[in-house]
Amino acid sequence: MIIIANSPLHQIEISMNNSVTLKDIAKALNLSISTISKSLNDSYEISIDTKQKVMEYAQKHHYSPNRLAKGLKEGKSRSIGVVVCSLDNNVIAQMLDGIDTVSSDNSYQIIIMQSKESEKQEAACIELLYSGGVDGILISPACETVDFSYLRSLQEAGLPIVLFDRLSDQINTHKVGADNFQGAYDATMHLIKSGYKNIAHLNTNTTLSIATERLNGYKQALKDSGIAYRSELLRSCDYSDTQKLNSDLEEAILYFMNLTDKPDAIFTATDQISTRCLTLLNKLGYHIPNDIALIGFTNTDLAEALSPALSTVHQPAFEMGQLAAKKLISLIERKDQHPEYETVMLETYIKARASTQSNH
Amino acid sequence: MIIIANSPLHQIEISMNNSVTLKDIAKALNLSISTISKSLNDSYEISIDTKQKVMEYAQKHHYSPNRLAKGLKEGKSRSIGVVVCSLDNNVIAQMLDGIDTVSSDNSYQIIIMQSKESEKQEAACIELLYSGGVDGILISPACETVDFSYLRSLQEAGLPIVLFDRLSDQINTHKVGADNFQGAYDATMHLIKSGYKNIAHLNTNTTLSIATERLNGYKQALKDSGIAYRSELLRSCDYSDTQKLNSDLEEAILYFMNLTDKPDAIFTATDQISTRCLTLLNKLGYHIPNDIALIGFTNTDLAEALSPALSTVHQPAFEMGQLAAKKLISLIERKDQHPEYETVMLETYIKARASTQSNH
DNA sequence: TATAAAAACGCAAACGATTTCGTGAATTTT
DNA sequence: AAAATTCACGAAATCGTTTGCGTTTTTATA
Repeated sequence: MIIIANSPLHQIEISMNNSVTLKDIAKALNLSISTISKSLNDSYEISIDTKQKVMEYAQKHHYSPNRLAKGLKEGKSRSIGVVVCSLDNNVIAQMLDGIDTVSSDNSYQIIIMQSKESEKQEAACIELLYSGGVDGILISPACETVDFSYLRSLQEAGLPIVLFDRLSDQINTHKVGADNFQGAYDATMHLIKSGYKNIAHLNTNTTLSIATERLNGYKQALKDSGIAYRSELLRSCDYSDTQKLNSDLEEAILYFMNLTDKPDAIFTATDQISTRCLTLLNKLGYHIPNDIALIGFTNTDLAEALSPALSTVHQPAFEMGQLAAKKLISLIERKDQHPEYETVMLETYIKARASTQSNH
Repeated sequence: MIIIANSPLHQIEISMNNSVTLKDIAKALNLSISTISKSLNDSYEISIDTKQKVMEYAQKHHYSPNRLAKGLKEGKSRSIGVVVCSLDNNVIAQMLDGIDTVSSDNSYQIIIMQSKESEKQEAACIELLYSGGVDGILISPACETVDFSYLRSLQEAGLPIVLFDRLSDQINTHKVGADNFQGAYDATMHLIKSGYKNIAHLNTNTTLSIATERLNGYKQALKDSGIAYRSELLRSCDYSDTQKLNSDLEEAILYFMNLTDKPDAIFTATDQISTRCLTLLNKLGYHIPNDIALIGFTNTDLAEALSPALSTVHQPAFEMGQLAAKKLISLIERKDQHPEYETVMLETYIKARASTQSNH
């Protein structure tokens, strides 16, 4: 339902985009366009007197250079395209925040687009951004994406690209991610040191770097602790939509709990899986951590307010965004002519809380 | 700490923004630029043969029109500026999601900027967006903002503007918000019907519409239930930063709980206040809802996983974003010549959970 | 006092696209 | 067969900037 309250109507003057241009100032001050431009750009060619007059007039009339024209002329738009799978996700929001901070500081605008995990839509986003004249692209690929050739061709055409969060070997460029292997390793180790032996792992059914890295970290921790990896303790959930994820998760949990040698702890690989898993375990009547412990990747600051407080692997999302943006801008501005591409992995850290502290 | 792994270095060819232009195609096909342009725009002036040739060549060479040039020429950029206080907030993320959905469907790009609750920074954002040639602006004003004259002057200059979430009377345009009064009224009524009598209210110390509307809803519910409003049961917290908010909240809670006639329930006005209040009450050792019940505005889908499950007033954030974007686009495209500005308030709804179900 | 050198400014091209108008050639009409 | 259309295309202006270079005026140098 919609409640509508009409405000008193009021005719606005239709005076399309009246923004004042160089030409206007030139006419008003009886000077040439180039003189105005040079004045505003503080050129040595212009006398102080003239500059002052121009500046004054410009300020008084709210002159601001047309970015489109400027961008067209300079072949730059001072804007950065950002492609993420979704906006509605706390980790991503934090990354975007970091990206925006650095971009704003360097007077770049960011244009954000969502791939919604679709390879096709992602390609459409990239296409749009490219034709929109962005100076570079920051991308965290959709989980569907397997073909990076389009991105590569744009790169070869001179477009700076930086990958963040979700990385791929299919393209050679700067990459900024979290140290997912170590994070997963630490989480699993934390469980082991807390006395858990049968540790299950819930992951996504994707080929994303973050998925395999976390799986590998989990396996390595088991190995280093002399615990045999059991494939029945690994379940991969569909990430296509929330419904499917939920049902897959519920199925996985029931599967785990009905194993003869059932797990005493679960390590979950992503933000969504972690929080939903906790919700589901509660709903199904399992007691955390006594029936089963839980630790997972997530950045929500509600972790400690959850029932029970959730142990988490925290990713430096904001910092990832910042660093990725910095890398991209340096690429755009070619601070180094022949960049040696780097892959940077920022450290994660464990926040141990009640969900991994049973009294056994 | 940073872990750096160098990837095998690989020289990329420096071929600055090689994007193919009309001129390139014209040269290659030995035709004029205008013929190319008309062909691609499917003009009747061009023969089918020529069109076909041009199309083919364009596709083969990944031609895509330069948005800057097009925008400059047309005086439009097919982009929308969005100004919010912060990206890292679940309600806002949902609104942005809604905005993006509609914008994408209408092939508009969105440029998102953060005001960080600062009036100055907000003005800078608007300025940047305007000079960037956006076709319109969607804005949820910073809580600091009191002066809307700049925005008004842009509007008078012909820039379409739509307010969302946080509304203001200082500017006459389309506005899309939640029905905060009713939401607050319902929340308070829910508490009263659940048997609570001494209901406190925690709000922000701002002049935001959402703050006063929610306060008024709270007061009205008390009035309608024959409960006297007691000013000592209203505390306003500083919203400037998380630290301050937390300390203000803790102070407020302790103040409440030490009143001789202390409250048996709290109604919190914003997402942040609600979740932090729950965290703090737990931390301070109060039992929810037996010591004190809690209901608050927030959209987090973790509400039911909290300890205890939190009763909430849910805002249709996604829909607000959608509607606001629709309104803006219709304004941009002037579907109606003389718009009658509307204020639309979308319904909220109560999700009653454990935090308001004590056994008294 | 010539002459060279600054200083201050304007002209015009360029960025890439759209669009109006003009111009031949092909086609149709009388 | 002459006239009138229609067709297919090109030239050039335009959007708002920036910038190299030319031009004029003033100032400094020999």
